[in-house]
Amino acid sequence: MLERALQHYFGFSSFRPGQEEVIRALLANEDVVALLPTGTGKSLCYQLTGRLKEAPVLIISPLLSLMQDQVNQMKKLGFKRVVALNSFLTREQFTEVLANLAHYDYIFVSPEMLQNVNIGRRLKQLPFGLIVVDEAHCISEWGHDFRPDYLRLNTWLKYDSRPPIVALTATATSKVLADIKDVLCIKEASMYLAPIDRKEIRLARQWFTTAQEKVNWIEEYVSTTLGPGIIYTSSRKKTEQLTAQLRKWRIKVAAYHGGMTNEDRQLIQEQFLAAELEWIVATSAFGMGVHKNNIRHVIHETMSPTLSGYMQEIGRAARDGQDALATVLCTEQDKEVLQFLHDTVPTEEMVRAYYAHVSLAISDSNAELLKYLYANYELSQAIVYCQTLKVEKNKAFQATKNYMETSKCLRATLLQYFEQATVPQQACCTQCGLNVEDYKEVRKFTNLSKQSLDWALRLQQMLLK
DNA sequence: CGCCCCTCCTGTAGAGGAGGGGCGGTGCGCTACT
Repeated sequence: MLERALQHYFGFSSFRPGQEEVIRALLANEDVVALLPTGTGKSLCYQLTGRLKEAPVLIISPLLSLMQDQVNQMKKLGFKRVVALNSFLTREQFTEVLANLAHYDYIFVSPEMLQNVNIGRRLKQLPFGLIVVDEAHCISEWGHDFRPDYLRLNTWLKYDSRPPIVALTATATSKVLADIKDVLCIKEASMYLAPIDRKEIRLARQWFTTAQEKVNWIEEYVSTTLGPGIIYTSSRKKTEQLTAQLRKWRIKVAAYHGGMTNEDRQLIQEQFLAAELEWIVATSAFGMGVHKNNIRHVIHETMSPTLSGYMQEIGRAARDGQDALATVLCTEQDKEVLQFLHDTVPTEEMVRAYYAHVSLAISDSNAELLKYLYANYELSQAIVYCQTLKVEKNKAFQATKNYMETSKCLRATLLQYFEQATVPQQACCTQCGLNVEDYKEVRKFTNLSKQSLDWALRLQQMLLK
């Protein structure tokens, strides 16, 4: 019966792992937390459930671009009454949509939008059959600092006629899963936890003494290796610098970071998907909602601050199931940088000053969190909150450091953080005898033999110096 | 950590060096200005 619906609406004859279980639980009006690997068709879970329940669906999504993308995809699939209620709409369009909310089967919003009292109230009046929290790890990863409106979902979701909720994510530690259930007021949840190991992604780690050596290594790697690939760095500036350097080698490469305009970001993403760009040099802003299945390399010029983040970023490779390489480049100095990027929790002094209305220089993200704490907690509770947060962040950072330093299997170390075991495999990682060269496809220059290619590259290198 | 920006200093005019200090990454929706 479910399969017939699947065939009817999507033209597929069978479900992917997890989909059917999630949909069945939702049809039985259970709340669901689903940890499904990327590329397993998470969106089908709510699209089909909505159809079968014949009730509208509310989808809470972290990014405007992601909403836009989903809306377009659904329209292509033949879903017509779909809308993203966000600031991309003009004032007139917004008013129009708001006046006709009952017309839509699928409504996408950001957590911030729900905090608008008028809109939040209007949405609660709709007879939703399902509420979806897409990329639900954002609750835990972003809610506690720079997007506290994720935590405020807690209040919004407390209403009598609340329909079942499904939280969807591809990455989650037990702490993240606990945060998700807590914030979404889910007491009894059906949990679907798929294994998160991606065997086809080979793990490599490489140590250097200076940052310059890393840059040289990347130049050598990218100029001789066929993409597509992503290079993650720790700052906007570095993405620009590295991009400029790689362009000297006539590599089709572009930078991507949060400081660029939406138009530029969208264009670069599209060019990468269309293979007009071979490599992207990016900050952590790049990746969510990028559906490119043949990414062969993910290089971390600087390690991600958390292993959850690292897992997300390398997980963008090898969606086609073919081999890919994920390489992290390390120097001793990186550990300091990472700690800074990670450790942004307000100090007790800052909390006290904020509660006493004493003005104090604080970062924007700290200001957001303090505002949230002030509205919801007593001073002493707020101090404890920040202390706990700091301890947790520190734990996460220690795990990252351990990944950089360990002499054990990288895959086992990574999966241990997610409390999952790994099955031993050949050429698993550089600690288990992986020969990186076996997984690189050499860039082929037409009209050039291997020998003349070497000469051409050497000559180019000399001229550039 | 390493970088970049700002200020101060010199010695009477202008630029450049030293040294202190702050910042680096993820995004939504507004609002008040050009």
